[in-house]
Amino acid sequence: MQALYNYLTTYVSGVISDEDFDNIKSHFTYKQLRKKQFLLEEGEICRSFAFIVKGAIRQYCVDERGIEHTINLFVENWWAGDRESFVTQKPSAYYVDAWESCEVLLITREDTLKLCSQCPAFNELLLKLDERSNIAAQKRITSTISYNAEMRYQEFVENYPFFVNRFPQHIIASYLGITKDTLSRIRRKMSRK
Amino acid sequence: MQALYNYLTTYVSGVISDEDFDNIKSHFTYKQLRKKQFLLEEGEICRSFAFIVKGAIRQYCVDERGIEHTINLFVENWWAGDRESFVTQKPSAYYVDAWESCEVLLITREDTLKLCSQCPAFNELLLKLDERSNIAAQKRITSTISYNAEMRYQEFVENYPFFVNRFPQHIIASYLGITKDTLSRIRRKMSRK
DNA sequence: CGATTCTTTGAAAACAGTCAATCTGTGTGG
DNA sequence: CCACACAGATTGACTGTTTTCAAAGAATCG
Repeated sequence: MQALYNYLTTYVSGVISDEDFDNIKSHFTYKQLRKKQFLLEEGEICRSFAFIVKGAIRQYCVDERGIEHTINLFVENWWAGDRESFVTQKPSAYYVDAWESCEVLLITREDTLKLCSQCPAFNELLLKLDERSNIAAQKRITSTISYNAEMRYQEFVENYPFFVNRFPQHIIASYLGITKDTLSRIRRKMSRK
Repeated sequence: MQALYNYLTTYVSGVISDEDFDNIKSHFTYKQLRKKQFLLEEGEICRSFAFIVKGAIRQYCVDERGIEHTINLFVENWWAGDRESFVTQKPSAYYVDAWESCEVLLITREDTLKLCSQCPAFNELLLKLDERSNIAAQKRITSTISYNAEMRYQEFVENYPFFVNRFPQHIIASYLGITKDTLSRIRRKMSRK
């Protein structure tokens, strides 16, 4: 829970009282995930969101041809889950699983809303989180519709260097919307320069 | 302001008192935009977000070759602006302009935060807005990285039929990350079926 | 060491972009 | 009312990029 406390203090403007943190704390449950274990499978409802204390998590969907498309990558101090299903409480179109073995803190949708109304600090956290998530999504959309594969990969390496050695190339390729073969060729081309 | 009131009541769970709405109202300023008029230009800080009472607005960036890439399209009862610059109050990388002549209600970042802490209903609105925006962005990312141009266009027509006759094809093409020529060929191919 | 997963590579095919020309519809000013 | 400009849409020929598929080569792990 120390990780959550540290996280909160860096993202919330005011001080967080002991009572507040005790309250927040009480709504989270600790869970360990083995490598490849699912946090969420397609068709399930995303009951809980996961704050990642340790590990790496991937969100992806599978198309009609069986090809996986990586929607999001998450590491320590990020939140993993399917926002859409979490908010609507309807079946998800995505899988979320542990790429590395993980330690996470889970909170349900209900408890999120409860905490939001009880605790201004938590409310502030959620607002900031959503804002940051929106900004990141907008940047990714801009990159995806504006640039070719090579430029997108370059930008990815600059913005998310910590992902590059943590996920294999075929996953990064699917995050960028290209095939592993194309990414391999792009890397060869770039290394020749 | 009636449009704003109607909008609030559909997105907020509780009733909105007259005092609350008077307070909210007082932080918005009415503005008319001529067709092609800029709400925001690249390099400027997005001081205000715009609630659209009437009209259609486009957010786009321009790459080093001078090509425009449409990031977002907005119509009545949506919010227009550059979220990133609005939140960070740093210079924007985007243009936001009126595609049709518009009537909008503007609110500054400062007033947004003020209202948020003063008025739970407004706070709830912002949270829901950010949630919805995140969901829409996630869907768009999924579509862009998973499907080819034809499928993306089909999905676009299904999800946003009201955009199809309101923006010209070359703008819809740039929203989808393809050229107007390709979109024209896709449409011909689809109409033959 | 064997199994598994990840990466690289080549050749052909599919897909999308480029550029220039033409066509269409709309509206404006003379 | 016509002529014209203007913005948008279409098309063809060509180029460039990315995918596909299959095979082989590396790296990792129990």
